[in-house]
Amino acid sequence: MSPTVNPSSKQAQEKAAQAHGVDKANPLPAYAQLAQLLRGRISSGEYPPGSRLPAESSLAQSFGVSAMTARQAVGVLAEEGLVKRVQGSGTFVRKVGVVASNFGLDALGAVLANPDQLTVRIIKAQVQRAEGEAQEVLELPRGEAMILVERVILFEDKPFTLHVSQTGFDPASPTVESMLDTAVLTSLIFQEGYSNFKKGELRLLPVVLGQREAEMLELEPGRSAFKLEHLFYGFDDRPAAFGWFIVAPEKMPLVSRVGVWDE
Amino acid sequence: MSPTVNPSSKQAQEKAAQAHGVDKANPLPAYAQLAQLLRGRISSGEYPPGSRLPAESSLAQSFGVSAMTARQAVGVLAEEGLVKRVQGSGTFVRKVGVVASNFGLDALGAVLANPDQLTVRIIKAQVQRAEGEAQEVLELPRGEAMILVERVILFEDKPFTLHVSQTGFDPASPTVESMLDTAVLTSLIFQEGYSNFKKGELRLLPVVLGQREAEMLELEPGRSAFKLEHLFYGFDDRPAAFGWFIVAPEKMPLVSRVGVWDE
DNA sequence: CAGTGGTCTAGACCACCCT
DNA sequence: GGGTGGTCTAGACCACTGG
Repeated sequence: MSPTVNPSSKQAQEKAAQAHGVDKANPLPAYAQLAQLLRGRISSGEYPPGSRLPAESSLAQSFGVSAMTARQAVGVLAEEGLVKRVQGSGTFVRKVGVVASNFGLDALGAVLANPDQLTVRIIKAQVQRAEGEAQEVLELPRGEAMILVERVILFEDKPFTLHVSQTGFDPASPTVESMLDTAVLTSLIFQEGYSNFKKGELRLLPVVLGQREAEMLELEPGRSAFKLEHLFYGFDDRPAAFGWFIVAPEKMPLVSRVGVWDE
Repeated sequence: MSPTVNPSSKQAQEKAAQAHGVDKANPLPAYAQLAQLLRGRISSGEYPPGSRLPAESSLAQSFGVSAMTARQAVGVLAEEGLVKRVQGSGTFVRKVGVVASNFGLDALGAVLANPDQLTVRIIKAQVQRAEGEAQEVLELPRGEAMILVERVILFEDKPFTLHVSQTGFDPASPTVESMLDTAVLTSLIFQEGYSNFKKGELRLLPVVLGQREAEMLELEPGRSAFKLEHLFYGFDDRPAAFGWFIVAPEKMPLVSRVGVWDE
């Protein structure tokens, strides 16, 4: 007898499912269990790279779940880039490929997630005439007033990144004062609070540290670092803020894993 | 007009919703239509950053689709990082955030997708004793034989990237000969064909070009470039191939968009 | 407690691919 | 034509959140 006295209505065909691996008593959702099981078969070579997975309907029947659940399980692997769905043909195991990888800025976020250990040192905050790259990308008339702010963000009292930002000087816009606010920085990094921006574009570049930058970050001039450019647009779809972060690669490791990493 | 006797407090919204509702004659799937519609409301400020979206069940009713379809639509926006689901609470519009972004190597893939216009120039291919970083990450005994291959990949007859790779010298392994094969390179980049590797780890770094590297790539020494390190593991879970690509940032732009980019 | 997202079922029809 | 993934429905129960 089953010790479970759950008055739930349907538990008819659970036995077949349990025999094949999906355990409904397991708190892990069925689709995740099935995904892990498939991952194991790929990892072990049972489903070698390039081979076709059983059809979703077949998986559903084999493991005693509905087609939607099986589909969801395959969807997990597809999102991981482990398999590739081809309509009308099947789902195929991918090989390890470099282009499958994505580099995220989680490391940056992880550090900045501790506002207690962050200090912001304003290096420069001034109004100046628009010129050069900033004037161009912000679509400002040449010579128009523009705000420039340079800050060094310290993490645990050690320089972490140098942030340079430039915005047009429009007294009617809340951007002006907010650019001087340190809070806007962390809220820019995360997706919290309220935003003056509708969208943004980021560009990652390698740079060689100049004398001045190196000093502010307490690094050796001439060595390489990441430059993370950002251009944000307001809700009127006009460019509103342009700038960049300079970060040493040790502070912001960009790693990516591809293929089967079971553990 | 049919008399609506629904005593709901959101009548106005619902009518507007059905007016711009989901068109089943449209070849675009219903979930995509709904996602686009929600995207527009976020973009226009109707659902400002930080606000809560209508419940999925409410969306389903308003637009005359099933709950699963509405859920799928919200899922699209969630995957785009535009909204954030919070169980038991609701789905909230995110603000534009830097950490939401991911940098992909699509540009690299796009170039290498044309094998006709690719030439591979072998610079160096030799057996040498394992030492230094390669000996370490490949977990080889010090002094063990190791294969080193250096190639310059040319795209449209102009240097595109320098690739250095190192593998242990195991005559029983197919890796030995395949490392000298140019085909393995493109198959390593994409997820095509068969793979000797189970998984891989990639690391993106900024570097300063040395004299020799710069010459091979026909660039100025001392300028910055990307270094894409890779470490691949065989199906026995042991590190099998270590190396890196050197690419100029112009050849491999790493851009990322966050927020609402309707167009 | 009521409302929300998270999961799941057992069907269904379609567009597409391959033989 | 038969199999595959892609989409969709109309329900259901659960875990979690908040007042």
